[in-house]
Amino acid sequence: MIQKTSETKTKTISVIIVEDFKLTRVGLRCALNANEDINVVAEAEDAVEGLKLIEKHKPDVILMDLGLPGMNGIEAMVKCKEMMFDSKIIALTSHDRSEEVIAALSSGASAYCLKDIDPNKLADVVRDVSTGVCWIDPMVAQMTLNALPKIDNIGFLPNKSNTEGRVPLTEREFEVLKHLVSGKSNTEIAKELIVSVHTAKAHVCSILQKMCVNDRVQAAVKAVKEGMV
Amino acid sequence: MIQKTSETKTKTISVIIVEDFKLTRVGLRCALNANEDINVVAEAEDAVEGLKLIEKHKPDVILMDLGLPGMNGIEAMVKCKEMMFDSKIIALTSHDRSEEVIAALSSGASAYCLKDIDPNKLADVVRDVSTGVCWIDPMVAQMTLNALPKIDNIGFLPNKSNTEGRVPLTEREFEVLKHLVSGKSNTEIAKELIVSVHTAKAHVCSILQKMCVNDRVQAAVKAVKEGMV
DNA sequence: TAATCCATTACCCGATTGTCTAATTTATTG
DNA sequence: CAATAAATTAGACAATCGGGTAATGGATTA
Repeated sequence: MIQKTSETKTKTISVIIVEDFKLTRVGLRCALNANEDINVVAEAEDAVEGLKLIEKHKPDVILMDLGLPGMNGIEAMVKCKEMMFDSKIIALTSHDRSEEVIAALSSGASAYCLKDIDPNKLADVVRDVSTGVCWIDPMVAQMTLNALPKIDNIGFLPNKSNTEGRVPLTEREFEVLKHLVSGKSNTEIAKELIVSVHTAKAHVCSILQKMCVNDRVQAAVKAVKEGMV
Repeated sequence: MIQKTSETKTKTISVIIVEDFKLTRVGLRCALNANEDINVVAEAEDAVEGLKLIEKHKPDVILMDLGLPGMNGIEAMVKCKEMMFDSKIIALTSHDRSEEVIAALSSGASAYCLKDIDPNKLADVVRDVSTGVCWIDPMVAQMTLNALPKIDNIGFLPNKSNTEGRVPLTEREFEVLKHLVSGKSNTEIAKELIVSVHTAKAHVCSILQKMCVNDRVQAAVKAVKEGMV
C-alpha cells in the first residue's frame, strides 16, 4: 500500500452533507469522520434544511446530492452560491448524464463524484476541493472536458498541422458535415441545403476522402473529437 | 502531518516529461521518482522529441509544458491525441491566462497544474489523472468552471429524465457501441465479437432504442460527446 | 416454479449508403 | 484568356442499414 504524502492544512475541514438517503448519509459521515482532519458538522435530508444548516455553519465543503426530493441539488447550489460564502461544493450523485454534470459544475460545484467512489478517495477529494481544486470523476471527466468551448486553433497554433497533411474542407462541405454529425441522412441534408440528393452525396463523398475515413460514422466521430463542429 | 490514505493501484505509473527548462525537468523527475509507484520513463526538451518518445513508450501520463519552443504544448497535445493512446496529459505551466487554460483542457489535457504546485501534490495528481480524473489547479479552477456552458436550470428535472428516461446499456451492448463508434460496420462488429451479423444487428438495434437515437451516427456522436467510450 | 432479461440466430424488405462515371455552371486565379 | 477549383446534377449498382417478427437457451429473480 502506497501512502499519499501531500501535506494538508492542519486546520480541520468542516463538512455538511445534504443527501436524502439515510443510509448513504450515514456512510458518508462515517467515511469522512474517520479522517481526523475532516469534521462533518451537520447533515440534511433535503435542500431546504440543507440551506439553513449551510447558512448557520458556513462549512468549508458541502457534499450535495443532486437527486433530492423537492428542490433539487442544482437549484440548491445556485441558492447556496448566492449566499456569498466561499464554501466549496462537491456534487455527489449516481447519475452520469452529460447535462446534469455540466449543469452542476456550471452552477457552483467544484467537484463531481459518482457515488461508487472509494471512501478514502472521497476524503482526498474533500481535502483537494477545500483548497479550491476542481476535481471530476473519471466516469464523467471526458464529457466535461468536451463541453469546454473549443478554442480557434488557427492563430493560436503555428500553421503546421492545419495546412499541411490535412486537406481542408470547403465551406459547403462544412455545412454538410454539421448536418452529418447531427445524424441527418443524405436525403435530409439535401432537403436542408435545398439541393438534390446527388449533391449531398457528392459532398459527403469528398468529405470522407478529405477526412481520410471510410464512412460517415467515422467522419462524425472524428469531427466531434477534433472539435470541428 | 496527515497522510493520505487512498489505495493506489500496485502497478507503477509510467510518466514522460516534456519541458524545455532543464532545471525544471530535473526537479520534476526527482519529485516524481521519489514515489515508488511512479516511474519517469523519458524526458524531452521539445515537442517533436516528446512526441517520438510518447509514441515509443506509450506512457500512462504525460507532463506537458505549454510554453515550448517551436511547436507549442497545445499543438503537441492535439497531435498526441491523434495517436489514439489513452495516455493522460497534465498541462503544466506558470501561466494562468484563461484562453490558455481552456485551450489546453479542450485540446486533450486532463489536468492543469501551475508550476508552483507542491511536488508531493503533483504526485497525487499524477495518480489521480492516471485513473481518468480531471484535476484543475485552484488558481484556474474557477475560470475553467465559468467557461462551461450554462445550463438553463429552470425546467431541469433530474427525477424524470434520469430514472425513467434512461435505460442502461448491457455490457455486451457497450462492447458493440465501442466498435460502432470506431466506425465498424455490423459485419465487422460481428466478426470482432465472433457472433453472427444478425446478433450484431440486434445489439445495434437495441442500442439505438435505449439511447433514443435514430441511427448509428447519432449513437456514435452521443457516445463520444457524453464520454461513454 | 414462473417470470424476466439477456444473448443469440434467422429471414424479409424497403430505404440508405458509398462509389463510379460524366456533365454543366460559376468563380477565382495565373 | 485559359486553367483550376467548387458546386451542382444525374444514373446505376452492390453493399449495408434499420425495422419487424420470432424462436431458442441460459441466467437471474420473484
